[in-house]
Amino acid sequence: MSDLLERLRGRDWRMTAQRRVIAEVLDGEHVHLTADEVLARATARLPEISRATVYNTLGELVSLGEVIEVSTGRAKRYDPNAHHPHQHLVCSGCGAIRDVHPAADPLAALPASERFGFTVSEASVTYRGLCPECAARG
Amino acid sequence: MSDLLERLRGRDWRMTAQRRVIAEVLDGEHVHLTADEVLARATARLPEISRATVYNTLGELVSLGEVIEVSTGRAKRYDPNAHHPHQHLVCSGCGAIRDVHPAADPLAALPASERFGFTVSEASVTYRGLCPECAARG
DNA sequence: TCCTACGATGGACCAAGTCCAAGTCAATAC
DNA sequence: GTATTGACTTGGACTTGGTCCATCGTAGGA
Repeated sequence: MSDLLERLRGRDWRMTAQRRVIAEVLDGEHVHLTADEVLARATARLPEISRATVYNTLGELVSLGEVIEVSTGRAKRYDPNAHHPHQHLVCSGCGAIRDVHPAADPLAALPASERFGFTVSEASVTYRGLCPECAARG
Repeated sequence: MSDLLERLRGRDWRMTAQRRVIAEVLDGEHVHLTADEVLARATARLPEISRATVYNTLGELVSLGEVIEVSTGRAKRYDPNAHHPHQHLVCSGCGAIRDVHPAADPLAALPASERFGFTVSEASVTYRGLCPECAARG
């Protein structure tokens, strides 16, 4: 069953058919959908759902901390795997995305002298390269 | 004088008034302009310059490796400081950007077991937090 | 079951970026 | 200095990704 949906039940989040469908679409381990992809999949289950609702709900899930916003290309992608920290590896050829786990916390690599008085709270790393298929294809 | 312009002379790059102006606008140490900002500044010096030219030229500078594309927010920003590797620290309040230098090479932090057969060539890190002014403002 | 405030709708709107056919001009050759 | 030509520039239409807003619908409490 939907982990995300489960967690949302625990909060005082008004549950509607639309929100349920969006949460279901987003559920899983290696999901990195764009808003348009979410809309397409949600529409398959609930044809009257509107684009604005998808954007609203995604925005809300992001501010609840249940979903992470990833911008690797043109459109933002939404990653429901928010409960365990990770980074992203992106293929420059086909755009495929994998969740990866660096050996060291990237935040720790930034010395105080390089923080310029900022209160630094987050570091996001995007690794880029070619996936095996794209590398083979030349 | 313009470092960037200097380097471009060395290549067989057809020099036009438009390209010169764009290169001059982009020159400097901590420059992170959007395409629109580049257009605005270029227009001040060369009123007839067109938007398409700015985009074309920026794209070309990026593929020549003379300028780095940074996407920290809505619009892409262009950073001419391409000759020394660095990462970016962004204020979540006001959007200010600083070049920063982590202690360790971020690429080295990704173990082979987390590369999934990819040929990884690049790692870009975005640190986020509040700058002193935004932190003070609450 | 009724109320009401919160959520959903869709269509207009906006910002960033791309594309294209036609005109212009930098660099080379003479 | 002039002619040539292919690369560069132009502006306006178009696309994509996203936001806004007035209105309607409905989840959930009394």
